[in-house]
Amino acid sequence: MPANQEKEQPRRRQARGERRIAQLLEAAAAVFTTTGYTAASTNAIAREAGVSPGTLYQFFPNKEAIAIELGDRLIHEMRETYGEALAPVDPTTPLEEAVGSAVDRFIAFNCEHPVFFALMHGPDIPGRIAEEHDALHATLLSRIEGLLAALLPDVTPADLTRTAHMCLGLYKAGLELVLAHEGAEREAYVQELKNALIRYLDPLVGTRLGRRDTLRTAP
Amino acid sequence: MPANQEKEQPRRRQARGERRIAQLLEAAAAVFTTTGYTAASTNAIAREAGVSPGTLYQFFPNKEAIAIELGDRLIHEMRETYGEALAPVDPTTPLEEAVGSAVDRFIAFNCEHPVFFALMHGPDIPGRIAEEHDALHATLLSRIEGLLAALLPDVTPADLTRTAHMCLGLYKAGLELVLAHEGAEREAYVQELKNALIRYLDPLVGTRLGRRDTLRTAP
DNA sequence: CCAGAATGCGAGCGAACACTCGCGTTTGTC
DNA sequence: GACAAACGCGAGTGTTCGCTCGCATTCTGG
Repeated sequence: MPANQEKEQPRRRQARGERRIAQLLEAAAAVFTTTGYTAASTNAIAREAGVSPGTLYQFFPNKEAIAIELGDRLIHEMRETYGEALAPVDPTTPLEEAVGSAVDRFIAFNCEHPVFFALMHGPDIPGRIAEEHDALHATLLSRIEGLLAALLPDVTPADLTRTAHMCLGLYKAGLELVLAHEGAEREAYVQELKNALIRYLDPLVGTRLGRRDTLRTAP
Repeated sequence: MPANQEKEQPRRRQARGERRIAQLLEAAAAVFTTTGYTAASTNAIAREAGVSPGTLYQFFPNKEAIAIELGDRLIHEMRETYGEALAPVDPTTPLEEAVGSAVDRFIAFNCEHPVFFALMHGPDIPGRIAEEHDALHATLLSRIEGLLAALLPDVTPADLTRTAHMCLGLYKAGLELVLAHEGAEREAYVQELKNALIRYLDPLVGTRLGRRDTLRTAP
């Protein structure tokens, strides 16, 4: 016989419940963004949402589940909205354009969902979120690697992997600076991030036709 | 009359006490490195040092004081050993050399004291450490800015500040990757970090004599 | 309209943790 | 050797926080 029913049959939710869940996740996002995951107390999240602790636990079995659900939704939305940001690129596309559009998309997402950065880069995140982050990280790396492979045909795989890691790391550093500023200054940092990535990669694609001297203005 | 004695007259310590303090700080460094500041329990630190919680509190008034003392010693050693790493540079020095030696020094320090990274970049650090980190950060930024000012005479102050922030951010990103690898792969990441910084800065100093085409190998 | 399920509450439980206290041991000083 | 101070211990204290429980209220299907 079947040892057990579903591990958890999806509880029948009323519309009210769905609203509460959304409300709680929004509150959790706010609290996580300002205080980080571990420092955020479930009571604080419930208070932020204007409900009692008991109500919170009506919808989430524990604190980790809140972060997981939030992370799931964010990653889902990210994949859906920006999944193609790193799609294989026509090798004739200028490097500036490829880097610029990818950076713009990811920066836009992170600016719209600041909790994403807090959840993914906090040192105190629960195991499950870390797994998701690692999965996303790996996905991004392989995408970048594929993209670079098309641009840099004569580079060893190990160098390719390392370069991809560098690109992601440099992006992350730039993202932090971008999120720390606003308005015109933020835009300036976005541009600097693009510059850093382009200049880092440009010498590697130097053998391609028409790619010389893109960095220097003509004399 | 003097309102009070010294806020705290330095307690008379025996040699044994000094040894215990060093031992406790070493244990704290280990625990902070592996678990971060907030997740590290004072009992765990005491256990790691092989003493009782009461003994720990014989020498430190609270958990924060442990991190502060550790941070103080690290920053002191850093200033002493590597304070000149960013000293003003002869403008004729090749950019590669200036960047290379600065990166080498800071990387070496961080590899020798991995707890430094954990303490300074954790999101959960106590206020006092954050202040020290900010002070160090500001010092580094102004040093970098001064160094860049010598290399890039015709750049506005705002751009200079932004560029300095970018350099520090890029360094931090590279440091993380360097610390995440070992042996030959670590060395390769050090080189990539240098490349990224040099290539980022090189176009800005393009007008200087003899600084053209340092990035590309001759045809 | 009514039984049962879903929702909502908030006092309170248990564990973890920073920190203390009383007392015994070691060390420096005269 | 005696006295005081520094050292060392570990059970204990107060608090915070994740989470529960019993009960009241609101919704939904028949």
